[in-house]
Amino acid sequence: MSPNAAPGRPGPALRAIPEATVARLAGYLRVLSGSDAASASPAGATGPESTISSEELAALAGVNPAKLRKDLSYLGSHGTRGVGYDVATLLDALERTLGAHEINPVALVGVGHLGSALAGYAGFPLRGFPIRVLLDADPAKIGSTVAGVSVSDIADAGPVCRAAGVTIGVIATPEAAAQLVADALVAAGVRSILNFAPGRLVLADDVEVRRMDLALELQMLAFHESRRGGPPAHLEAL
Amino acid sequence: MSPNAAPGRPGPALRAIPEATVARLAGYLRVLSGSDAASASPAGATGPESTISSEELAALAGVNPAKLRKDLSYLGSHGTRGVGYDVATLLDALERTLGAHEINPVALVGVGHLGSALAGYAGFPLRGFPIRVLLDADPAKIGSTVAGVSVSDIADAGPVCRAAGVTIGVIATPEAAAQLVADALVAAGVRSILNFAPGRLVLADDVEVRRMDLALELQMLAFHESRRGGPPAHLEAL
DNA sequence: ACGACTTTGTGCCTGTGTTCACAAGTGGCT
DNA sequence: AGCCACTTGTGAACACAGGCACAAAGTCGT
Repeated sequence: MSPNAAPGRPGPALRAIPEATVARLAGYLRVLSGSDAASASPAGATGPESTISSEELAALAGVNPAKLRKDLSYLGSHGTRGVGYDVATLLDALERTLGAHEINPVALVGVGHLGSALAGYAGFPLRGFPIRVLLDADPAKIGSTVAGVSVSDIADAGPVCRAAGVTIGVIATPEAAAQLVADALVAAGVRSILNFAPGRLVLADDVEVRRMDLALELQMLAFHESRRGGPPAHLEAL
Repeated sequence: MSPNAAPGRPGPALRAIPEATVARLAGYLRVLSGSDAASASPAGATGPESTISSEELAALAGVNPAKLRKDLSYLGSHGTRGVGYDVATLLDALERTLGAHEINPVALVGVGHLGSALAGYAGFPLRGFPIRVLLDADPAKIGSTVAGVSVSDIADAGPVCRAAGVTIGVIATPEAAAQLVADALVAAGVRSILNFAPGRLVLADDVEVRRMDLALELQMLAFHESRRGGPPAHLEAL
């Protein structure tokens, strides 16, 4: 069986985008929506016709130009040969493909230090991910308001998430609670989870989980650190 | 030129471990050090001779047994055929390879909401990454104490980091400050950086940077969400 | 002491992602 | 109008990670 398209519908021209490419596409989207492309216009007239070449965008995103072009080719997006990509068109294609043109309400579980910090992070709502639901198991926290959202009981996850139209869940609980919370989120209809708790979640295959394991990242840094040859150049000289 | 070993020394038997393998090795280390392997002993006597088979450990870590064996083979570690891996030996080999047997002091820059939450996270010191230095640019924060560590001026990064023997830096500042902070850390001798700020850091090639881009991860989830066929199963049924 | 069973270590193959290099298409200039 | 410079899109080679399957090696039972 070919690994293309979903079983249900043939899919028009969606050539199964590789995971690594999706990650970079999100990066391109940020770069483009951040700096509003005032580059190509020669006289300084920032007309609506601003374009960007694969080389320019690749430099901004820190990737290989060829890779960038191949990534964009997955969108079926057409740049203009000899000119580059029309920024507005490209932005639209990226947003459409990434699902960034619509709002994705988020439920955040675990209103501890990390959870509160995440709830207050302005970057989320700005990028289309407003945190509409806060959940916790601690009775002392339930009912309180954090970052303008009142904290609900995790036991009420189902109705609360459904009412808010939540599609994405973020787990910021201690490790011990993560699996239970994940199960509760899935039961509430959430099928995409961003997990800050260490450890591995076992969930149904159609649930998309992404891990943010802080200690694991540090350990990878430590590995490279310990590999640089033992003696750290400047440090141990002291 | 072969991409093996550092230019200086030939390296004894270090077969350039792939990045993906390192990430999994860290996972094995956590699984092993978490559950103290009370498995193989039949009568319940948790003697010092406890072993674990690749199949058991693979199940715990959620990976393929063959992949696990291949990963462990990079350590040059010897399991015993017909028996499995001696847990103590394996733990030692993992810690040695990952640099986890020694303490890696960490400097954290940006004592905002996220930075404070990270500073208070107990998982870091427990896994060998004590946050010994806190840095910020805000005069109102400099001098205050967070999680038992007093906040220093980012301008003093050099001497403070050197005095504490910091090898790893964590950036938890707004995006605008991230590049400047990263430069300051590198100038202070830090060559491994964990970056929570969105955007790309441009640094010398010998500086190892790992990104923790929250919005990017959410966007990848949104992508998959928008791909599941438009109508979310349970949700829109309401 | 020998054979059967268990489990590691690894060679090979497959699929995926990255890079190169070039043909094709477009706009601008003369 | 025709040519030239420029840039995209993509085919093909390459590198890398993943997974199977089997031989080597060691233990346990008889």
